Amino acid sequence: MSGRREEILDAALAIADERGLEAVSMRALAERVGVTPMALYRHVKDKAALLDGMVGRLLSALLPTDGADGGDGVLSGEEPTWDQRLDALAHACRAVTQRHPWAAHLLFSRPAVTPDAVRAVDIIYLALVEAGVPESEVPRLERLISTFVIGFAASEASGRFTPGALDPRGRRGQLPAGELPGHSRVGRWLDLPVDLTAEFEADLADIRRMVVGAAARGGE
Amino acid sequence: MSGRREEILDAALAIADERGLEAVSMRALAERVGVTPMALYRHVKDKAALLDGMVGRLLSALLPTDGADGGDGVLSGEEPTWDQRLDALAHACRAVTQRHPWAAHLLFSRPAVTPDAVRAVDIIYLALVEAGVPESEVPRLERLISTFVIGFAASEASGRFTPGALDPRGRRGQLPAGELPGHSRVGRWLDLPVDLTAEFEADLADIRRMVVGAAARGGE
DNA sequence: ACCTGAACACCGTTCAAGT
DNA sequence: ACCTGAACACCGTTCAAGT
Repeated sequence: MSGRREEILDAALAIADERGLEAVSMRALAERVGVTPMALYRHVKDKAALLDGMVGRLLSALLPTDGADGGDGVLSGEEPTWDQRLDALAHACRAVTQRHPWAAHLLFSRPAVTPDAVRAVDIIYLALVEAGVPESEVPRLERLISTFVIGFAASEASGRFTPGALDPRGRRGQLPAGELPGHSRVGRWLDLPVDLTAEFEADLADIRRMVVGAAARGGE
Repeated sequence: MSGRREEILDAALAIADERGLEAVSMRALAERVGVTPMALYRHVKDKAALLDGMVGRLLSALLPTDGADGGDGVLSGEEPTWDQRLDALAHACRAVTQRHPWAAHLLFSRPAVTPDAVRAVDIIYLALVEAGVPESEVPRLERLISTFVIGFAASEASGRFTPGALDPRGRRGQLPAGELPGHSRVGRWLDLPVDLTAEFEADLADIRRMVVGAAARGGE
């Protein structure tokens, strides 16, 4: 209802995609929608509410569509297992922040209280219960997993994982090797380009093992 | 050298601590320092560079001070083990963002290329090597661990972990229970207040187990 | 070297007024 | 209901000028 609001939010998304989040001003948005800046306040309480609305719109794209494949290509001939559903959600999250890098930060700052965000949490709860995690541990593990997944997405989107993009020799150029024994030990592995898709997969595998471990330990 | 720059950065930290990050403007900072806004540009290239300088200043507080206890109270009678050093760094990171909630976000956005940031990464590298993690896996696990720790800190600082602060019934009030089978299953555990200190400890224990597992699996 | 004053091109938001 | 115009109190930054 009131498609006007969605129209405004989508215009804001478009500006952010094209020119970055800081280009999203009430004035620029108003111009794009073809209206005076003040008219926006009919449909959006605040600039903060505008940002909330923008992430809300993205989150709805993150959820598995009803009766479809869960978001990562596992067709629904058979029911996906708990780890497939977890993976699907994680990949959907990363896909969103790859398409909209500016959004990664907002996922951390804006509390996840929209209905779609709650639904995403619910999917993780169910997956963990099905994995055999004791119910008392489920909320903690949900927070751990979502924190890591959103953190990975935000790190990738902000370039935190690839500081070498600016300077090929990367980080350790600035300090004498003697002060960095860890870097010396790891040595050549630091010079390889990082395949973040493979790394994300390996991370999710580690998290899967962690969930299985928590289930195996049971109550204690 | 040029203590003037540090003086300016510290004034910026003070403003952020007192009135939030968005109160840190070149004009407000100039006034606090007792100078015209333009004078700041002698000591700081940009507003972006100012923010970088602010996190840089915080990061130096995060590192174990030379010859001291590693940051979390383990006295240096005996050398701390790898997991104690990891824990110390994690707790130091959380302590920083608890003292300076506005900083959590910057830790994600500003690439960690300052000497102090590199030193922190080096500590993690060394700890992982000592834990027996294969060297090819060390950089990935460092990124996984730092992503989680910074993510936890940022989530806590931004209130992502406590949406119930606004509405005691929290998140699921908005949706019919039938649509949230996961929440129903977990049930009463959702109504308890969250002890984030205990949760952080439990999370670090899980991460420790993950590191041990990676070491045990070895090359493959 | 270090600082200033004036100016430019922006912001979010309030408020009274229009239809 | 929905939109407008003018205004307020801000921004970051450039540029020429001062000492």
